[in-house]
Amino acid sequence: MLRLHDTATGAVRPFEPRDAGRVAMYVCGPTVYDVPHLGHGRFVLVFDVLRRYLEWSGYEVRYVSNITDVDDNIIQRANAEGRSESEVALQYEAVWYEATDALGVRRPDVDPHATAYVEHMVGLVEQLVERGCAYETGDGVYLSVESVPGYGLLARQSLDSLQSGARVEVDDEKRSPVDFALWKKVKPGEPSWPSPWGPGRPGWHTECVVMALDLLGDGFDIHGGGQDLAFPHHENERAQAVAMGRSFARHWVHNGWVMVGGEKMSKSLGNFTSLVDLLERVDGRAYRLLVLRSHYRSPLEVTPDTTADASSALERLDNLVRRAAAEALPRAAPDVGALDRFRTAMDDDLDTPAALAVLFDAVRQANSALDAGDPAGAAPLVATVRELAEAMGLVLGGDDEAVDPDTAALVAARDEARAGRDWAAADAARDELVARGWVVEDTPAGTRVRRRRN
RNA sequence: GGCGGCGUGGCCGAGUGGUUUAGGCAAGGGCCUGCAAAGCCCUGUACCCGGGUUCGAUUCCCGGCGCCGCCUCCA
Repeated sequence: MLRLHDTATGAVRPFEPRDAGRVAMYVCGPTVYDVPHLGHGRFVLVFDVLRRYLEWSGYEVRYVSNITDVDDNIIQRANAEGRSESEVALQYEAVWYEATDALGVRRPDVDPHATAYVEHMVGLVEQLVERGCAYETGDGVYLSVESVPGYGLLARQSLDSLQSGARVEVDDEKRSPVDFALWKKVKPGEPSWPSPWGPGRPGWHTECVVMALDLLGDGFDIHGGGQDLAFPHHENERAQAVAMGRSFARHWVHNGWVMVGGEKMSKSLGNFTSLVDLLERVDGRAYRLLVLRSHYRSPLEVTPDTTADASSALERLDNLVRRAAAEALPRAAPDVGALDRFRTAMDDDLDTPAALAVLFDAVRQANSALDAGDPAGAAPLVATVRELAEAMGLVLGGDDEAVDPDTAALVAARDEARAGRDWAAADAARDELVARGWVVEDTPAGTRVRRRRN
């Protein structure tokens, strides 16, 4: 039985889906105005792992994640670069998926775009106004948080303390500083859509309510995102649903941030590393492993040291799978005990570090069995490693880089020299291979090479 | 000011009121190897500080110190 932390209650509690055997989850996606950074990489991995684990556990999962393709930043960039908002959005959406693909993150079942939902959003705002929960001002339409019982649930603060601590600029027309825009009336140089309040565009917090309820229905199971979305974004989504008298997410899941030098990585601090840059130097699987190595709600420090560490650990996993592939092991089912330990760890609020410990234990045992010349003993352990890695989205073994003719010649030369016990020549060939970036290993079948990582 | 989180061995990072250990990376020793690499075995006596509860606390409670975050766009 999976237990998951729920931001709404601040506690880990049993996960009980709306419909038996099925999970409907919504994860807040990116605003596509720039390249994704490491923090984006972490959240897509965290929720990809949750999704995969739910499926591995037997649930049928419907996974929805939006693309915000209209917003201040996109408009600003489009104007600065003299092109249209949709051009900017399309470009960065392509970059987004290229990066998440490289991480091995499965694409959502549905990826709704805000611009395709504007009419729905206008409809929602109209209803909120009719219900007396929203009001029009000179520059837009706002939701009155006073009309929402329990506002502050996700912030885990009372409305009073939120109001007293509010840092938003005072706007005379707003009834409370915490009230937020549902609709923004058009300003010069901005894209707009028609509405009862004149041309304008939707506020950010409205798209996710509309799309989540439309695609997953009332009372869907999981709503996820980075911790910084809990307040105000998710709070405000929930406020709209509550104001409409509709039930919203049953379970709120938020992941911790990526840190750099002890500080939160964020666009506003300007201390972010682009995910695209990282993926040029580091295997996407190593980043997945790095993310898996800490609990999803803890902060995660990403440095050259921690990524190198993860790369080495990944190599250990790859090495076993390669080694096993070369030995033609009998078919075998995974070890039941290990699977149980894995399940226990993951069921405990997705304790992936503990789950990895189970995986690495199986790796060591499999290597031992292989060392002992016991393929029958190794087979179930190798099957376990494959099974668990796959459950967490890690594809092991790696694609062995094709060996070019020069390299093949060096390998052949080394084998010949070794056969003739000409160690000097053999070592010279090895040195040359290493200099060319290969890892050289002698096996009963002769010299084997593979690309060195990092 | 309000609210929340964190402080574990060289590094990363789980976890637990007490018998044997998380796990990974790095390091040292050993086995294997022509030498290596890969792999295996062994080693390091860790839990911010001060009180309290307890037969016993890293693990619960209180206080302190330090760090971080949210209350504004942000994954």
